[in-house]
Amino acid sequence: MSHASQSETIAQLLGGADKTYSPKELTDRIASGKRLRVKLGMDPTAPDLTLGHTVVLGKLRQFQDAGHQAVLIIGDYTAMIGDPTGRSKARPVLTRSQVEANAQTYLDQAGKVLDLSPDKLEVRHNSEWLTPMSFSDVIKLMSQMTVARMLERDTFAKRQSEGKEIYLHELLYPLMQAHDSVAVKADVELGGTDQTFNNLCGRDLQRNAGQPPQIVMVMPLLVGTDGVEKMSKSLGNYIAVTDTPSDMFGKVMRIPDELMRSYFELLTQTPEAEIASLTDLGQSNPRDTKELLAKRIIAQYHTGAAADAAAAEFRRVHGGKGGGLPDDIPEVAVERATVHEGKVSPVDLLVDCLGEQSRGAARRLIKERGARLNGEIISDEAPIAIKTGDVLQRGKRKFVRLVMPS
RNA sequence: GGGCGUGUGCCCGAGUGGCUAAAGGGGAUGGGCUGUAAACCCAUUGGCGUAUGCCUACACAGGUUCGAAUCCUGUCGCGCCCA
Repeated sequence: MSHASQSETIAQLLGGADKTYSPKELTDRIASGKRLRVKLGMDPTAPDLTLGHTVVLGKLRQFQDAGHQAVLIIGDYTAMIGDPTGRSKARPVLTRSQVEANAQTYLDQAGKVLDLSPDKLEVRHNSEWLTPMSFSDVIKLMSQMTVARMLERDTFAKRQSEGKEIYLHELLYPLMQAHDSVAVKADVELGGTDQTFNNLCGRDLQRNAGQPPQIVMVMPLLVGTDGVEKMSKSLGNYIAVTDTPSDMFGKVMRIPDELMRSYFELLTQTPEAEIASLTDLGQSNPRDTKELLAKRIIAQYHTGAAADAAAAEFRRVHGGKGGGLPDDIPEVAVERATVHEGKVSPVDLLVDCLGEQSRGAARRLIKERGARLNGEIISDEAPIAIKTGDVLQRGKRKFVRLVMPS
């Protein structure tokens, strides 16, 4: 590799990170010509990856493309124990088979971003080295960290000051993760900014173990579709990599305008100059910009054609005055018992076929003029005539095609 | 082990005896508007064949009262302090 292109590569690898500890160490280690072992850990606690995960996966991919070795750690051990406090609710304790299933799914989904070829990706499970540890091994691990230092960690400090509980085993988490770095002899560890402390712990443990401390690179957290919290499954503000093109499109269109820039930066390959002009209100219409963003994201996980189709569908259904129908409308069988001489009470229909929570909710919906049959507002609760093929609609985005009982 | 607190609807959080199905906020849903499912504005947000009615609900179990989320007792959970 020529000197010029090497410094270019280094610049690219350093780019986009929120912080790198430290850039110089990374530069030096790359310059040494070593093929770096770049570690990324993921706990398979939920079945799907979100676009939030792809930010750091994308960075790992860059290292792969630069010829380095990606080491993906599946946190099957920590996932099985389960974090009882998490953010707010207890996480369900996962069984071995659930964890394995999730891990496989993760791997499949990560493949949309990573290069899965065996010479470029090493997949390890941390149960491999955590399971055989004895209690004295654990004590040895714990003796490498002080309470004060551990409590510095912002999430612990915050909970402490808010009078919220901190379980002892939670204090072990950073150590377990740090130990992973020792076990795989990581040169670099990637993570989100919320992982900073854990990742830096890895440096300490490696130093104690006589290894060169890993370089820590933390990526910005992707803000979720609500525009406030980080994207996460449990907060419901996520876009999953497995979402259909239609869902992805709708969800991207729903993000607050202010989020467009960071989404372009973290989720697409769009050059900075283009992002600047796209997000300049004087030059671009935000709606069109958002549409472009949605298309680019979808193209990465589906196809360009699917992205275009999703855009067209969205315009047809929601654009202008709306009124168009989506491409795929699920069919729902009408309950025979509710039909009398071809007519049915709209309240029953909404509850049975559109999943309204209660009859009261269905009545409210009618009162609010949010229920339609074939585009016509259902204005009262009087029985209405229906036939197979009729489209029942709730609000602007929920559609169902009715099938009469035979 | 002891003392003092605390436990409210999806979440946060008011509420110390009737006017409380329970303020306010968030979220969610519907509508308006629009450049989109952005922003902003309005409305709705326990259930019931629709009712000046009934049922369920303020950790749980009892009790006091004509009447309790509100008072008392016990249980459980959580927090802080002391040991």
